[in-house]
Amino acid sequence: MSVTRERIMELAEELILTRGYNAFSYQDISSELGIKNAAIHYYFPSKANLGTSIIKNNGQRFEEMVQNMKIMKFDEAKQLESFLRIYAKSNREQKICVIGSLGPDFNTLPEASQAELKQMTNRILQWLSSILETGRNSGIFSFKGDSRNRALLILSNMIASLQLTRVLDKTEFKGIHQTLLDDLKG
Amino acid sequence: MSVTRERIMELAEELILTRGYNAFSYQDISSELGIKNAAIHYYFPSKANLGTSIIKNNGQRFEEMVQNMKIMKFDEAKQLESFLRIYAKSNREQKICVIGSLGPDFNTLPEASQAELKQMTNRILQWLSSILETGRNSGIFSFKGDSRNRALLILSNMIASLQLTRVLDKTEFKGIHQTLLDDLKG
DNA sequence: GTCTATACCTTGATAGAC
DNA sequence: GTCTATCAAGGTATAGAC
Repeated sequence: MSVTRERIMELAEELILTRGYNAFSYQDISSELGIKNAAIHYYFPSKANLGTSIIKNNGQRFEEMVQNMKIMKFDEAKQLESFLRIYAKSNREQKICVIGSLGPDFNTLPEASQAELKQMTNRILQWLSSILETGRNSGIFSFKGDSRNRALLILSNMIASLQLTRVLDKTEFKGIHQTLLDDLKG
Repeated sequence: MSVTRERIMELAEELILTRGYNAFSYQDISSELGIKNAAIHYYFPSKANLGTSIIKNNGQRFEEMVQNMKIMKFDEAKQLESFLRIYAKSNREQKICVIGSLGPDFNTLPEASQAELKQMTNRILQWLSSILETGRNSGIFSFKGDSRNRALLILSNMIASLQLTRVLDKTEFKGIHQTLLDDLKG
């Protein structure tokens, strides 16, 4: 995979997470790379293709993380912590997450991107539900209701707190994050 | 205030809540109204102005709701319920909320819109914190931690659950909503 | 006071040069 | 295989007609 291609993906992802899908253009990327906007079309024939590739890439990175945690034999608390750390990092970098950026724009996305985003979101929720369920059974977590709803609540909190700290103050994220963890202690 | 002006605001708000700020144009509105796009500029000289007006309008509707609940002497449980009902309605109409739509686009918004959105969000959080605090003191609610963080969690859940049900399924909203209320019962 | 004709710029994308 | 010249469509906004 060429270096140019990788840099395009990096930049495009950064633009999506800081300014949104409909606010960035091929020219934003090409001018940064010192090439013409049309050069991007060689690597990614359409914006739809570029967007979908970025979602796919994100999904893969999530799967890798899950695999790594399995190999390292992390318990459920540690797995959740690692997952939440992704969002803490995004917060420091003033980025929101892929779901939180593309979710609001969902109706304007090409079909392939919609499908990819749906799949990734479901995978994350499936994984999160499962560690919550297992963690509760082994006494690590304490919460009411079924684990799918709890996973939805936690994911919601992560998605929107990144968005809120953009409108409010970066430091508010920590309070949300901590309260959420305290709740799970029962 | 002219009828055309009101219809423009209605349509613009709907477009923002279904497609996002950077995905709608003056032409989307004008073609729906059967006039030329430039006619909108008579009522709203710039898109920045239109966007800011819509946020302002939303903030005013929130203040009116708060005032009404005061007059009706709603207790804290009823006030919270009314507030959450706004989001349930949005969910039925396949809309997200103003904060959830404009938050992700924050960095691309004109300064006046940013300021207005900040102010509105802070007002909502201030109000929500206060009814949570009062409600806990009078034994209606039960939760851990300080009320500001709890308000942030609840607002996060509402914002992101609307976005998530766009990616996932409309019915998932109800689970989130109910779990959140059950949690507050202690 | 209300709206149209029109300008000017940026967008995503194609065809073809090197 | 990699990139440039160029295009048609659509964006916001201004000047001025009714």
